[in-house]
Order: sequence, then structure tokens, then C-alpha cells
Amino acid sequence: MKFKELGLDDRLLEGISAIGFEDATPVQEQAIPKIISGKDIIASAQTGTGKTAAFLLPVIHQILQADDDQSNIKALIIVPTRELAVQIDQQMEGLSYFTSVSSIAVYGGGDGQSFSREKSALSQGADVIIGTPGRLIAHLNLGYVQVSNLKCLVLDEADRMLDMGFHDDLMKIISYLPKQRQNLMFSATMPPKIRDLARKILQEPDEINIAISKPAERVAQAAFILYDNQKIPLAKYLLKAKKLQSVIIFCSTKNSAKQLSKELKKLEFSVEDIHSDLEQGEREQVLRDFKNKKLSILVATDILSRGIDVEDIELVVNYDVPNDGEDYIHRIGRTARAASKGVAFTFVNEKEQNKFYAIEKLLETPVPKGKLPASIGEGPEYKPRTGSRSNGRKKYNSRKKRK
DNA sequence: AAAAAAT
Repeated sequence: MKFKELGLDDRLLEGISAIGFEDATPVQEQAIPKIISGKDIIASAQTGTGKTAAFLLPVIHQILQADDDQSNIKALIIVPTRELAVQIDQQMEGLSYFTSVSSIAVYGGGDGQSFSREKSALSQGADVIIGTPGRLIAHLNLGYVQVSNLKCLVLDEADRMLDMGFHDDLMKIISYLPKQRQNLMFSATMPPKIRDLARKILQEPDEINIAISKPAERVAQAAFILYDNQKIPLAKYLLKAKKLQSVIIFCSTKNSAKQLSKELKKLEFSVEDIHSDLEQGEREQVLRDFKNKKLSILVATDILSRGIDVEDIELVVNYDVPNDGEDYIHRIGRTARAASKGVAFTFVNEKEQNKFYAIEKLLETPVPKGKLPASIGEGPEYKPRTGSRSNGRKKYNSRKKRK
């Protein structure tokens, strides 16, 4: 379906075609008319499905239609990470370019001036605020944010926000908002705690389900079964094998990311690590350089596994097996966007075999096992425990840990 | 079990 058929404001259509969008994605096709009709929405959709535009477009559209030129907040978008706030604000800029609708991103970690900049912008008013929970609360507590005219609340990556312990923060923010408002909730997964949150916040929502997250068929996947000390040599080997312009390597800990990036720097790769130990300014610089292809290899924690969109990634390496099958799908979904095809490698050490097997079960298909190059040596056998104990996800019957 | 997020 074309965007033109969705009944959006002409000024928005101009922005859409300036960005080069033409056809709406399935989630956009379903969500946009429903949101314009004023319904609450709960949608399961992951990054790469066009989810952001699916809520930004109708939100901007409604602001344009209301034709209320008062400068107070009309929509609030809450997201889990600072990087995501920045990215959504950038997309907002593009889509709203030919309109008078304004937006501002607010998030922590700035240089001290950023708070006062945000404060004065918020005092003057903006139509749309995009922010991380802690910083939003800080601003709301100080009382200059005019939310009395707010019409719409968006929770993006809601499951991730709950995982990060933001439940109480979300409820606190919501307590500031007018009761009469539209609510849109997006979540990659729909576990019971998300349903509970939805019951608390949404009113008779329509549900949108975008088919469960199977990795794109264009992603060629392979797993290397190896010993832990073979990970660094194999990473070096794979990166040296081919000249690649855009690679993300995911690690499960900050330390593992730092260590690997240090090793790769020794070989003069164009590489940086990104995680929460970096100052916010550094984080943004690294991500910008990577998006602009000034930097070819990014070693990242799960700070980037969800939500962040970079074009033309050729290779994703799971240097560690992600803790959650959904994270695996999110991570490898970074590659093979649009017309390009991509490759995803996963390194599986002995301790990670069961976790990886659980992911294969979630994918409902085994991932082909790559042969280690001779210079790396022999790896162990792939012998995951396939019994019910190691289904890796919820362990309802495990006894409570005693401290 | 680790990551992220307000100062």
C-alpha cells in the first residue's frame, strides 16, 4: 500500500517522499488508520518493520489536524535508551520537515548544559517530546512542562523498558498526564507482564500483530562451536578474511566488548566499542561515525541490540550468545536490511551451548555450524543438553536462590 | 546473568 492511500496530511506526504519512502510496511498499513481513528493500540513489532514511522506519522498527522498553535506538549514518546531517543528525534525531523510540528529529545548523560537547554526548550514548549524515563521525570518534577493539553502517549520497546526496571518510572510519568489521552504501546514480545502493563495503561486497545520475528531469509547464519580462548583468534581471522565496511560485533558484557575492541585495535582495524561506560558524547560520536561509515567495526553491548537502525550492515557477529532468543533475532536483524543481504555469525563456547540450542528451538531450525579454520585448531563437539531442563528460557520450577 | 537509565 502507498502512503498516499493512508489519508495522511499533504505536508507529511511531502516529508515522506523527501525521505524516499513510498510503500507503507505492514505495521504502518495496519497501525496508521487505527491511530488516526483515535484508538489505543498494542502492537508487537520489532525494529526494521517501520515501527517508528508507524506511530510518528499518525501522531504528527493528528497534531496538524487539531490545528492548535499553542506551544504545549501534545505527544510524549518514552523509550528505553538514549540512543533510541536520538534516533527517533532524527526520524521525526525528517518526517515533519514540511510541517510546523516541533520535537525535542530529552535524555541523561549530557554535559550539564544539555539539561538547561532541554529545560528552556521545554519551558517554551514543543509539540512532541521523546525521552528516556529518568530524565523525563526530572523535568516533570520541576514543573515547567505543560502537559495539560497532551493527547497521546507512546511507549516504545515496552518489554525492554520493563526488563530495565522502568515500571515504576513509567507509572510515575503517567501520573502527571491527563487521563483523557490516546495510548500506543509497542513491544517486541508480549509476555504476561507486558499484558499487565497494558491493562493498567491502555483503554480497550486494538491489537496489531506483525508475524513473529523470524530472521530475514536473506541473512546467512552460521555458528562456530569453539572454546572460549578461540573467540578472539576467530574474530580476527574472520575480519581479516574480507574487506568489510560495516560490521557490528555484539558482546554480552562491557568487559568483553572492551577487551575485544582492544585486541582488534592492535591489528589496526577501524574499530570502537560502545556501551554504557562511555560518556554520552563519546557514545553519540561513535554511533555517528559508524552510521556515516567512517568507522567500519563496532563492538557493542546490548545497548544497540534493539531499536537502533543502521543501513547496510554486512556482517553481525554474536561474539557471545545472547541471553534471550529474541535478542538473537534482534541482533541478526541488524543486517540484510532493504535490498542487501547479510551474514550473521555466532560464537558458541562450551558454556553457551545450551543457550544456543534454546535459540535454535525458538527459530525452529538448526543454525548451520561453521568449520573452524585450521589455524584456530579444533573446537569441542556440539553437545547441548536437549532435555527439558535446558530449554533456557523460564525456569519456573527452579528453587528460589538463598543469599 | 548482564545490560541500561537521573544526578
